[in-house]
Amino acid sequence: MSDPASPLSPTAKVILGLLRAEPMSGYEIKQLVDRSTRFFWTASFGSIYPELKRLSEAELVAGTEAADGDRRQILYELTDAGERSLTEWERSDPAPLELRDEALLQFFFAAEPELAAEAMEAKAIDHAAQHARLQEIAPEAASKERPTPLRALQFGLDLHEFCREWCEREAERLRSDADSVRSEPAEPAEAPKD
Amino acid sequence: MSDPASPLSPTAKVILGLLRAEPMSGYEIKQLVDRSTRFFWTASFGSIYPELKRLSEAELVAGTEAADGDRRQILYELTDAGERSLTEWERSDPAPLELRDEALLQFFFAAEPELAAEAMEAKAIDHAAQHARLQEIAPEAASKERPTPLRALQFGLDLHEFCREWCEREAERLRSDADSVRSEPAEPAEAPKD
DNA sequence: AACAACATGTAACCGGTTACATGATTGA
DNA sequence: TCAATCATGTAACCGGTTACATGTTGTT
Repeated sequence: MSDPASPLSPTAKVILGLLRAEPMSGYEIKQLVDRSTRFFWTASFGSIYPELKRLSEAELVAGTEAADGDRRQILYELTDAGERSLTEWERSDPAPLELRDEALLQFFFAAEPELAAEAMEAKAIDHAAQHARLQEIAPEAASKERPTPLRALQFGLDLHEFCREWCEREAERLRSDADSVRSEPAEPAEAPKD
Repeated sequence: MSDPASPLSPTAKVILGLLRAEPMSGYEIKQLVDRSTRFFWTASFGSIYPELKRLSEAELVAGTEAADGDRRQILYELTDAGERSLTEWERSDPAPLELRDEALLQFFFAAEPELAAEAMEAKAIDHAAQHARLQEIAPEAASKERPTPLRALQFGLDLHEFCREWCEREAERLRSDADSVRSEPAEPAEAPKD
């Protein structure tokens, strides 16, 4: 009902995408996001449950109470309209990549090489940590029938490795520059001015 | 006044950082953000002006109406408390890198190799475009006394080049896989089943 | 008995963008 | 004189997170 093609919210995109594979509850969606798209597309309970209700009202998904012997839960499945909406989004131009990189901002503003090196080292540690978390979920991605979840994960692994190496090289460069500055013009009394 | 060390908002971080170099108006801050930190740290007028007011009330910046022969504008400068607050943030652990990558989500969900390849191609185009925008602002970054703005820009250039190449390779792989599938088992009548 | 995990949902808050409103100045 | 740019600011909206509230089920 309502308006036929209001644009999908960020959370709607990941919900519909995951539901195409199989019906799921909100709780399962959250768990799956955390083990799959999390590193480039997050979603919290506080966004998933209300969005499921909206999608249900828009009839892009249909929820049925699964009151089997199991716990109470609502299993949502994609409707035909939901499938069409998902496909339409998939064929549309993607929004440009967005970054929010606090370590890089600290680096940008660093007043001394020492601080710049520290920012790069902190950033390298973050990339290493994110790489490790991706490694953990690799087995699950590899078990899927479709290849793209694993390839997306591989992109993440390669990306974080690239970033980690860049930052480590930069930190080393800054450290060695600082060393040579410290040892060369020891007495700046009559040091050459360039 | 108020509480002595409430954490800085994202917009506050970039404002204080930029003001350390020289006093500026909100308008100039916005322009400078667009020509420097934009690719990893955005800020809009709607966030800058209110934040300047808050920072002013917290006495981390001090604004003076510059009513010279010029246009009316408010020049903000960093106070000592602002400088301390900025330095404290710079030495703190950075928040992890955050990504929101719609093209990768489309790729992740792609039902066919054709769609996956299209997603990678769209992503490659985005990275090329962002790379080109960074190239444009390179001269300004190179003119700064401190080296880190140019190095941060170089990180951006290298990052987008890495991503563009990754996506192009992936798209080519998907296209050539599709070709071999199309030409090999032409008549699937008695084709070998694995 | 108590705790972890399952499961749904809401409320308060945060912090951003876009669009709007206003008006001065500069240059074509 | 008309448009672009300079310059500040607000309001409406969007969409997220965190914390809270509630209750069940399975495990130790």
